[in-house]
Amino acid sequence: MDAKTLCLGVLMTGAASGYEIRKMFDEGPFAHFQDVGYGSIYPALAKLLDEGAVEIVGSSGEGNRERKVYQVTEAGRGAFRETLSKPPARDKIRSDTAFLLFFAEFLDPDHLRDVYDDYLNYYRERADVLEGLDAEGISDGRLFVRGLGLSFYRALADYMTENRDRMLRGSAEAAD
Amino acid sequence: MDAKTLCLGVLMTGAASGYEIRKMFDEGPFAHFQDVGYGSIYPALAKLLDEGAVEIVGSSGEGNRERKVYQVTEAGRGAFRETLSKPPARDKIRSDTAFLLFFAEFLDPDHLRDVYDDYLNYYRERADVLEGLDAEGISDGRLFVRGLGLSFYRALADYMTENRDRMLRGSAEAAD
DNA sequence: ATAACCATGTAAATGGTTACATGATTAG
DNA sequence: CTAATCATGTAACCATTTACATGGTTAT
Repeated sequence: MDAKTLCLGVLMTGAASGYEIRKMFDEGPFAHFQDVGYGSIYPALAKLLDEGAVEIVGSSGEGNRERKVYQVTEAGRGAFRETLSKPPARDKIRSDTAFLLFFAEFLDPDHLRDVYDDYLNYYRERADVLEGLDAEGISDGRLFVRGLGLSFYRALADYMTENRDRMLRGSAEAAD
Repeated sequence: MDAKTLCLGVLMTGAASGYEIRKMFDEGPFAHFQDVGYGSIYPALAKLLDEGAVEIVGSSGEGNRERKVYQVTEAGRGAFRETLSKPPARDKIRSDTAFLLFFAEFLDPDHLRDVYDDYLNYYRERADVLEGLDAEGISDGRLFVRGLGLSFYRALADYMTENRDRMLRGSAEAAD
């Protein structure tokens, strides 16, 4: 999914600034299955504005540093529906940590433990954050995706908890 | 992880041609957490050869269409260990399907059902393929990563099976 | 015969990441 | 007063993806 569609999607849930859009992919409801940086968002927003898919509904601040709030237009809504009607691309998953763990035998035991625990804690934390997001009154789709992410994070965290001792034997201070 | 390291990693498990390396990321033991295409593999292999990290140990065929079998050199082994000693980048997960499902309310019910079932079947199939890969006598790391992928696929497939009816109500012929 | 698969490689296009540039406001 | 966070944007860089080019072998 390109940055333009991603921005459009966020704006379908309500007006927002570029900065707020980023937040949605960093900590918000999109955080566990998509990612975009500022370097993609601002040019995407400029293009969408150019195409008439979004409009600026409010701004504050002055000069070239003003905060701009974008809202999707009727044309933008149509374009978004059009994009969604096409079959989505396959999931892309890139886990450098899994690749590294594949070669556990070549690693220094201490480094292995650090990487392992960091990864485990990361997914535990992600699960907690997602669980903390309010689930009241959100749409079916949004609720579904929240649950999907939760199952995924929990499955990884549980598996890693169960297999920790086996993977880290040989490592100094394998216990917490 | 760049294409060079990925190729080096595969070659750590045994000599292979560019074509065979691709297969490992398409159907083999690396398939569920990394991806590289021919367009990345062949240039990466050329660079590794240039650096002396790999060498050609056998070839068949003639002219510019010969099959080349690469093997990692001692220098390549060192470079690979060096790379593994650095903390890995965070997992990158991009699911256009999850993004689409987030907006289920905007979708045509038939299209939603098609996308949903395609996604569910894809992960069921992935789980079956991984389960079918021989687990006898493989290294701890490899076994761990296989299990990790399996938990992940199963968690997704189970969640999607459980929530199918709720998500597809309103869709014509929601039952199989 | 014909399709599928084996097999390698290059070049253009696409698109994302990182670094840079700038500066206000808020919390400790 | 200092760090963090809010806030927008550009440009260089980097990497992957896709299309193209080529042609042999194996199975139906």
